[in-house]
Order: sequence, then structure tokens, then C-alpha cells
Amino acid sequence: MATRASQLFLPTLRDAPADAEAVSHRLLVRGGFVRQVGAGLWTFLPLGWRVHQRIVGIIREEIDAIGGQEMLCPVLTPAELWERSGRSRYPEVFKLRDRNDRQFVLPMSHEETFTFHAAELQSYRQLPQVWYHFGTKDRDEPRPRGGLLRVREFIMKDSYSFDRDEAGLDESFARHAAAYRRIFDRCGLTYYEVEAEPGMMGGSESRDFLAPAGSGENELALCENGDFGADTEVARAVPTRPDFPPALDAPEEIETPGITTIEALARFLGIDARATSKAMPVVKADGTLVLGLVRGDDRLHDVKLEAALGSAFRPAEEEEIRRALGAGGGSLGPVGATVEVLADEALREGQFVAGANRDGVHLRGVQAGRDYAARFADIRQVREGDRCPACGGRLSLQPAIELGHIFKLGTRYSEPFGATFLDETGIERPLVMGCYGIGPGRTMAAVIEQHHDDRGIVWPDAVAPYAAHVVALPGVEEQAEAAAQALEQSLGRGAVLLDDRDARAGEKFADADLIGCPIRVTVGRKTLEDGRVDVRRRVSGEEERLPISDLETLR
RNA sequence: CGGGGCGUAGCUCAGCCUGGUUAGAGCGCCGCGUUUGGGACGCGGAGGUCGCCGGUUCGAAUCCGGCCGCCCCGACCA
Repeated sequence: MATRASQLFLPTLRDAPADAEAVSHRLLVRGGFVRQVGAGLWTFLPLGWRVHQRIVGIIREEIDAIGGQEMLCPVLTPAELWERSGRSRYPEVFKLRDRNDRQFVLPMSHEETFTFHAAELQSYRQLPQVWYHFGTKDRDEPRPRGGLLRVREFIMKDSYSFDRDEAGLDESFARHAAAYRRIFDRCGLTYYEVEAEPGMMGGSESRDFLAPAGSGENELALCENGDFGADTEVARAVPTRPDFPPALDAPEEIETPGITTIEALARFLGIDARATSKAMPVVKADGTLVLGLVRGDDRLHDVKLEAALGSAFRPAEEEEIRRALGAGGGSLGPVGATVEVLADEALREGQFVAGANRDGVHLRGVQAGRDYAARFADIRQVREGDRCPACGGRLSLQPAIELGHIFKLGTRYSEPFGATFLDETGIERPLVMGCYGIGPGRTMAAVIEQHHDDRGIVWPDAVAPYAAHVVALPGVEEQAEAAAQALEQSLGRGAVLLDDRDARAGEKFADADLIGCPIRVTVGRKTLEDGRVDVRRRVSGEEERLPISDLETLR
């Protein structure tokens, strides 16, 4: 039986809430799919929940297909489990106590709980295992935003693989990656699978699935030739080559009074800013000062620098800088520095202008290796116009949504939880784990970001709330009913929304466009003159007039 | 957590600066009528602790203080 719009809780809005910025946020609210309860807290209304469930269905099929076993872990979790993993100290973990003052957490993902259960695995004969659930996650996000894009509570499909060794993990990881590709393909998404930053999950390798979208929070570097895509937090790119001035046999001092910026320096010397270097003194968590060095036109990338330092850091203060290097910001350089120099790869080759560690003096012709010793690492921010490391093509940057993230955890959790098994030689070994997450709600938002026009959402067939939307114009109730029934035969039970509301045609059309079901069928006096109805495709706008009986076999 | 902005009807907003009838508009909602293929029109109507608490004042949506909530940017972040 078709769903009747007259009885459906489907509060569509003519105006979007004033504070909604992201396209998906605006359309989800306007289309009556979701409503906000608090910052980062959303209720899925009937239509929104249908879409969510369709995405859940796709994920379930694909994870089942790689041998996943669905189960369900509780949300409320004894804090003790999180003490064991050490994650209870993360600030985004919600913590609470019961009446007896026992401590609990609301998990942001379920590694601890799944690993707790994995302790019951005993033999290599049982491996590998892939377990998953659609679990509610809570995160004390510093800043929820963009409707469903970043929220404080959401449902996530998280799966966990348990293998006997690294080779097994590689296999489980690869199978998940393949399943993820099928899932996002089926959802009609354009996405890139890229190396990623493991973040707070811990573990070695991790891969992100990023969907380019106007409202994304990640930044994707893409090659014009389509052979490279990476998150700029880890992307390695080839910077454009500087125009170097003639090489010198040794560094040469130049007076640069009052010049402390790269722009001023390049202008003063009449050289390419790319042929200069700039030094950023930072202090590691243990108090050591390190001189970060990047090319003059580049910017230091925090995440990369932190990874290269192997420690958190803060910018050094003026006083610390003077004490360590003998000059102020703007005149710093690697030559003669007594602290560790961490230089960007771009500075390996060539001669650059650098600060002389004396106020108002620079050195030209400074060459790594010859004039100073440095440790090299990729610590620069990727920029628009950089060259592709694979083919040399031009890179562009665009915002993207993180759809899913998969990690090789190794024994990060199995060891503290004593989740071990016996191998065939009777030796006890820790399980080698992987974890894999997808947020259906965020995926839903990403689909809208990629599939909409100025009238509303254009759902891909696989995730549309209804396959067909029947617009019943006044005076043709019976025929509209017949059309809806015929459509259910071809499109499936429950796949039809029948707009039987007492509303004007324009209003119904506008709502149909907003809600975005793939097929709209209009039944009205005009079409029925010869016993037919109008069938219109949301994507293309193509319309054809067909007899109601033809609807029974509609694609 | 830092910066900025906002909080008045279901939604979008005016009124606040310069305190003073009964707090307004458009959309939406209810009733009646005319309409009826791209958000109609007329008439009638319902709907408000002006975010909360306190202060100033004869009098506060309006001025002052505190708190709460929400949005955006940054920090942070699957």
C-alpha cells in the first residue's frame, strides 16, 4: 500500500532555517527529513529515517557479503574498559556516573567493547572473524556543524576484524576496502580513497573515503589527470621549482635592515620568493626547541609537523627564540643554529636565502648539507598548483566529506584486553585487529551535497525514500490510487508515496521536487482525458505520458 | 576554548539605537466561499512567559548585569 502524504508526518518548509549553511543541512530540514533537537543532536523524521535505513541496508548487505556477523553492543559502557585502553582521557569522550557513583562512558566507537568480547576467541581455528554493529556513538564534539555533517550523537556501522597475523589483517583490510567501494558506489557517490591520518584511533595504516562536496571539512588534493587523490593532512606533493639565482661557493651575508617578511625580503633582493626559506621555531612537549624550516612561499603544516616531530608542539616564544638562536623572528635560519633543524623536503636541493640568526642580516646561497645539517621531512602544506607526485599533473584542492575510515589497529587493543588465541604450535598470540567505520547519516548528507539542484534533492534510486511520488490533482482520487497500485507492482511494496493532500498543484510539485524521489507521476484531469498519466524523471526532467497499465512494468 | 553574530508566533523576520496605547508583518495553521497542471484570492479566526534570572525606572521586548541556548570562523576532530 502506498504511503499517503495526507497522513505522513512530513513537515516541508518553504524557507530554510536562517542558520543553515550547508546545502544538505538546508534541504534535509526543508524537505522534512530531520529536525534539530540541540547542537549536533538530530531526530530523523519518517522520510529521513527511510533514507537512513536504506543506506543501512546497503551497508549491511555488503558487510555481510565479506563475512561480517552483525551484533549489537550497548551504548552505556563501564569506564573500566576505557581505562584499559587509555582512551578515557580523551576530551571528546562523554563520561557519566550512576547512582552508586560507578563511572561510565558513552563510546565514540566500540573498539573496547568488541575487543572485550574477542577475548572469548581462543583458537586460530576460529579466525578470522569480522564482527559489526550499527551502534549509537556519542562524542563531545567541540563544534558540531553543518546539519548531519558533524554531530554529537549518531549511528555508525563499525566493524572489527580479528586475524592471527599481519597478513590476515591485510586481507581483512583489503576486503573491507572493497566492500566500502561497493557501498559508496551503490549510494551514487563520487569519492576518493586516500591515505589518511590515523588520529585518535591509534594503529598503523589507515585509509579514508572522501567525497568531494562544497561543505566538507577535509581537504582533498586531486590531480587534474585523475591519478592521484589525497587528504592534504598527509598528501605529498611536488612544489613548483624556484628560479634560483646563480649558485655561490659559500653563504654570503647581506644587510637586510628591518626586513622580516618573505615578501619584503624577496622584493628587496629582487629574487623569487620560492628561493628563500623561512624558519619556524617550535617547542616540543618535552621542552626541546626545534627549528622547522620550509621554503619561503610555503606554509608549515601542523599535522605533518607533529607527525615528523613525534610530539605535540607549540610555537616558541620570543624570549625562548632569542636565548636559543640569538635573533628575533624574521632573521632566523639554520646556519650555525645549535638546535635540531627539521627541514622540508623542498629544501634538499638548491641554494636559498635564509636568516643569519642576527637581526637585520640574511645569508644568500645557503645549501643544505654543505652549510647546515638537517633532518628532512614533508612538513609543508600542499597548495593549489603543486605538481602530482605520480604524473606531474597540476593539483587542485577541494573540500570533501569523510564518508568512512578504515584502520589497521594491530594489537593496540588486543594486548591490553588480553584478547589472545593459541596458534597451531600452542603459542599464545594477541589478535591482530582492524576497525572500519561508516556513518549512514553523514553518508546521507554527502549524497545530497552531490545530488541536488536549485529545486531540491535528486536522490539516486538506491537511497531514495520512495521510488515514486504520485501527485494526485483534484478530482482524480480513484485513478491516482490505481496509478499508485500499479507502481507498487513494478517498484515494490511500500515504494510509492501518494500525495493525496488537499493542496494546490504548484505546491505538490514544489514538494515533490524538494523531496526528490526519482520518479514523479502526475495524475490529473488533463492526463486522464485519454486514460494516461505523466511520468517524469527527477534527474533529467524527461516526461512521458503513459497509460496507467504501463506503470505495472515501469523500470 | 578564542573571535563574531543571534535569541520576539510553527517558519522567515521587523520593532530595541531614542523605554510609554492592546507587540507587528509575510508565509504557515483553523473555518466559510470562490478557485484548481508549478507555492491562488476574499472574508473571518486561533496562535506570544518578547530565551531565563536579577537590576535601573512611575513604567522594560527596548537600558544595565549575570546565566542559558543556537549559528558562523578558528582551535580541535572518525
